[in-house]
Amino acid sequence: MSEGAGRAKRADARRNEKALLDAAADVFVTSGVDAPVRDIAAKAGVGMGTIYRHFPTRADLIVAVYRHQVEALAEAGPHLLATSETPYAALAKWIDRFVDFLVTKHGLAAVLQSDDAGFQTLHAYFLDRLVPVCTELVEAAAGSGEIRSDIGALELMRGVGNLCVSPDNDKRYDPRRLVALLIAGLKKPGP
Amino acid sequence: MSEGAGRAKRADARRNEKALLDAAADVFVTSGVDAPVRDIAAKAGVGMGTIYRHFPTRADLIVAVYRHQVEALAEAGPHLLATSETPYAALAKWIDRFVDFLVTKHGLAAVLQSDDAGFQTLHAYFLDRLVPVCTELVEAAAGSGEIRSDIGALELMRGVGNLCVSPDNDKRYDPRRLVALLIAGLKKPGP
DNA sequence: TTGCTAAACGGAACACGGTTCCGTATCGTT
DNA sequence: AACGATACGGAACCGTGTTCCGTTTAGCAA
Repeated sequence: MSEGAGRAKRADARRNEKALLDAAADVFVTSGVDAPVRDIAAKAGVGMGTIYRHFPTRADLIVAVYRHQVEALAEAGPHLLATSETPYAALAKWIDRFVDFLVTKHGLAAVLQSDDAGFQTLHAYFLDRLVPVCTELVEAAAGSGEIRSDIGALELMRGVGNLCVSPDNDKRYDPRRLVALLIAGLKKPGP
Repeated sequence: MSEGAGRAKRADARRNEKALLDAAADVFVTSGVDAPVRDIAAKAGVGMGTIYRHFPTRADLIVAVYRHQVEALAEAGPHLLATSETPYAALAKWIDRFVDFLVTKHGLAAVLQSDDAGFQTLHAYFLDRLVPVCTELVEAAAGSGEIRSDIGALELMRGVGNLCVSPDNDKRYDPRRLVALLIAGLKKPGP
């Protein structure tokens, strides 16, 4: 539903979009996802107008940069479910990968939880793509009786996302450990 | 170590400080703790210079506004420990109050996790005051064998704080439920 | 009361980052 | 070669935080 739709793009436009994507990816790792727009434009060697034309909001840019990885994460869900001991194990592993993704992206988790109007796109994409996957895992685990069934995938992912927001490399705060606690808390109260 | 220290303050200075505190408390509830500095100054009927003289950083202002409530929370710890069934129950109740405090303060949780330089004061105060209390509760619960002992009070509080960051009134995200999960996950793996 | 000085005040000016707008340059086609 | 559509660049604008300094005022002493 996207390729052959409108008019063909001009060559320079395509080139600039690529340049911006590369520059953004670069800047994101060094300065975080909330780096100044000017920096990205500068690194890509384009003007301010150009960046806004290609990516009207910062969220669009972020989505574009991380689309591949989100896609991979989404696809990992069913696979994990098929190859793991139990649905709960699959869920745990998937969440683990989710955490990996978030903690390696300086500031992504923080922006993911922002309710700022401009980030609707970001929420929409990340959640639309991942929540169904997570839902499948959660329901499977609930169905097998391993976990309580009063918690939604969205809520769970938001919680995990929140736990992943951490000041840069603070040794005393390990998101993984807390997420592990949360996931452990998911289990049905033992008999 | 603060009362009789320096020179006495002028009457107008005291008055303005009070006015600022009141104005800030007001503005915080309606516009959140990250409301524009100008708004607060305006509401208090003072100039920009005045607000910065009394509260060099936003954190100072926040701390001043919520000092009472933080104090109350700190004092609640020992009391809960003394009056609850078990240390774990005390811990759970205390965390509950902590959550209450955070969720009713529009944006406080978010700012509490910021690693921005200017918020060092805020971290310092909140954590210095509450971590020891929480530590007492955690250690008591660990000592009674109810919870695992590989998690620190700081980490726990940060996790809870993070979970309390939520977009305004989103029905689908309930910090309390997730915190409950986290606290449940704290319990020793059942036999 | 009056005069003096340190303390405190107010708000204009500056810094910075996001966003918009429009004159100009470029692409692709005829 | 010429022309229209498309895309570009970057100056200008806006909202916020922050600083600075000329002016005002409280408190005290003569």
